[in-house]
Order: sequence, then C-alpha cells, then structure tokens
Amino acid sequence: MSAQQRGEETRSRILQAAAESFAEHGYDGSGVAEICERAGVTKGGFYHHFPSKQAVFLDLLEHWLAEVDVQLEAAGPESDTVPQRLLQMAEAARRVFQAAGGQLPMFLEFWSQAARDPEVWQATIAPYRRYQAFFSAMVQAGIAEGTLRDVDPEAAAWVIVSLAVGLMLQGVLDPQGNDWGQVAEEGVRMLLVGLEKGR
Amino acid sequence: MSAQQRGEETRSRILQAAAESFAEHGYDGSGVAEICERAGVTKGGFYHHFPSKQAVFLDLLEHWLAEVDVQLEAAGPESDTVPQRLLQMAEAARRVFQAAGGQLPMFLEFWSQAARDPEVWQATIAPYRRYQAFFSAMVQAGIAEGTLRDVDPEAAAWVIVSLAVGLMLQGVLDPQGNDWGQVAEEGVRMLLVGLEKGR
DNA sequence: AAAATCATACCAACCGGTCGGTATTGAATA
DNA sequence: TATTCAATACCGACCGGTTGGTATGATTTT
Repeated sequence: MSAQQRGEETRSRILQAAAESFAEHGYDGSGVAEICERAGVTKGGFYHHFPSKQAVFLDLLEHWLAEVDVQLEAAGPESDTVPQRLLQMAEAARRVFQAAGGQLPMFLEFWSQAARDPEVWQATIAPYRRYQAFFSAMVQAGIAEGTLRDVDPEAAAWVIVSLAVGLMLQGVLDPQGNDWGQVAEEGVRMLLVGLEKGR
Repeated sequence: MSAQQRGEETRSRILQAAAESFAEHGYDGSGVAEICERAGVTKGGFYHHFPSKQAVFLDLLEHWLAEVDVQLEAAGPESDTVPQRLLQMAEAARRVFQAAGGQLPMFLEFWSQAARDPEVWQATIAPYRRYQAFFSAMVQAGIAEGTLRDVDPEAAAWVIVSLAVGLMLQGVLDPQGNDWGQVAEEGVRMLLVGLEKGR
C-alpha cells in the first residue's frame, strides 16, 4: 500500500474515532488521548494530520453540512408539486434518523459549541440560513404553481425549519421515545392542511 | 442577620453565578474556581453548600423545569377556547424570550448534558413527556369543545412540542437572526389553520 | 460547647500540545 | 538491479498549566 493511501486511511480513522468520542462524551469531554486510542494512533500521528482538536471538530462539521446539502437537493425540483415534495422530504427524514444511528448526538455537540465558539457558530449558522432560503423559495414556487395559499414564504420557511430542528433535537435526546420519522410526516401533513389551496 | 439566612443567600449566589458561567462557557468550560469568584465565595464555601459541580447543575435544572411548569399552567383552563389559549401561549413565548435573556444558552447545556449523563437525562426527559401530555390533553379538549378538527391528539401534541423546541433552539443559537416570538406566533397560526374546525 | 459557615492551602489526575527521533516509502541515481 | 536520499508517516516521552475535589483551621451563631 502506498504511503499516501495509508496516510489518508489513518486520517479518516482519526475522524471517525473523534466523531464517536464526541458523540459519546462531548467535545470538551473527549480527550485527544482517547481519540488516539480509538483510532489506533498516538498523539504524534494525530498532530501530524491535524493542527488541533478543534480542527478535527470543524472538519467533521463541514463533512456533515455537505451531507445535508446533498440530501436537500436530492428531493430535487424535477419531481411533482411542492406539497408532494415536502411530504417526500418528511419521509426521507425517517431514513435519515435510522442511517445516522449513534452519530446523532454529534449535532447537539455542533450546536452547543456554536453557541460559544464564533468560528463554529459561523460554520453552523451560515448554512442554516441557506436552508431557510431553500424552503422559502420552495414555498414561493408552490404559490406560483397554485398549490399553496398566498402565505408569507419567509415565515412559512422559518416554521418548517423550526419544526425540522425540533424534531432533530428530540430525535437526539429521546430516540426510543417515539417514531420521529412518523412525527415528521404527520407534522408536515398538518402544516400542509393549513398551507394547501383548496380544502 | 442569622447564620441560616446568610447561608441560604450564599447558596443562591453560587447558583446564580453558576448559571451565568454555564451559559457563557458551558458546563465543562466552567471551572469551579470561576464560579466561586463570581459568587464571591471560595471553594470552601462552595463545597460546603454543594457536594459537587454536577449537583449545582442538577439544582439549576430542577429550578428551571419548575419554572416552565408554572408558565404552562399560567395559561390556565379558565380562559377561552383552545385555539385562543394556544395563541396566547405563543404570544407569551415572546415575553419568555426577552425575559430569559442571557440565560437561554443554559438550555443547550441542559440538553447536551442530558444526551450523555443518565441522571441529567432522566431529569430532562421526564418533564418533557409531561409537556407532551399537557398539549395532548389540550388538543383533546379542543376537539371536545368543537373548536378543533378530529385529529390525533398525540400526534398534534408532538408537533407542537417539536415546534416549540425548534424555536427555542434557534432562539438560543441565533437570537439576533429573527424575531422568534413572532415566528412562534405565526407558526401556531399556521398550524391552527390546519387544526381548526370550519374554515 | 456544639454546630454552622466560610477561608486557606494543597493535591493527584488530567489536559492539549510539543518535540526529538524512527520507520517506511518511492523516485532518482549509479 | 543496487544504492542513495529526501520526504512522509508515525511514535512516545514530556511539559506547563488547569481541573475538581479535600483536609484543616478560623470565626461566628446558637
């Protein structure tokens, strides 16, 4: 195996180990030593690949945000009406909840770090506004195509994002407490009753 | 001043100092030394009143949960119809957001700790289920009084709680980004369009 | 005098990060 | 093909500083 290839493999092992550790003990609660142990690397190796613990965290954050963007765009504009697309996305949420598995607590770590570290905040909140804009445009399209009432797209988008964030947070805190995918679906359905034109 | 009174005063000063510190730097980021300095007490005093740092945290958590219960019951059953009460609570949210002020980040700390510490989790999630039950009963009452459609009360309650949690989280992360009180109001209004009977 | 309240001094454990050095690789050279 | 040599990947001991927590003594109330 080439040295370069081996290096990248080690790097990704560190990332995964860090993700697990952060999810389990939080950012502050995770020591570099423990991450190294999980990854089968020593501190020397760790600091060869990353300049600091925070750098690993930011790397993880970026990876995940990119993933969300992909998932959002996946419910592409080529399919049916806006209400149908919204429902599709709610159904997709169920899959996301299962796929994310034990990694979900990482979100909480992102958020709680964002509340204090300006750099993390920037990286977390900026995409957030993109999501809001995304849904705002979607609602606007729905109004234009005549499937949605003439509501304020901005406001509607914020409500959708809030609902999504709330579901996520509850899914993290109480994964066994409910079928959160189903709650997402029913939530969107209820909102749609209020948003859809006619009936 | 009696010794007992002075003791209690010191105790509450420690609590408030801890709340500020936790909100600012997070649980792990807050040192006992800093809390003591803020409270004008030394470690001796601190550990006289509390057995550990975590004990202070749990105390704070309980205090706040009790406060939420009070606020919930305050939108009492003596007033008007269920839709009107829901809107009132949304309006109240605006006041809560302003009143809580810098203390809001504490919530995030509660949540992120709950994801890891079983004891904190128990104390956080149990009341949660009470809130859900509260709204479920409220929706049921609305159906009974004929102001709400015949929806599934459980599901509707989860949606409401999710929306509330999502708003709270966003209010914490991006206080300047929006008038979250207004978003709460519009969100409830939109939901109500879907829930209310007739029109 | 007994109990409560707080101060001072201190400790063992742990933290993120550094650093001098080694092992492995792969291309250039002979 | 054999040898050299620099670059990359990694090791592990170590450092200054901080942490939550303790042990004990002084002072005041009851």
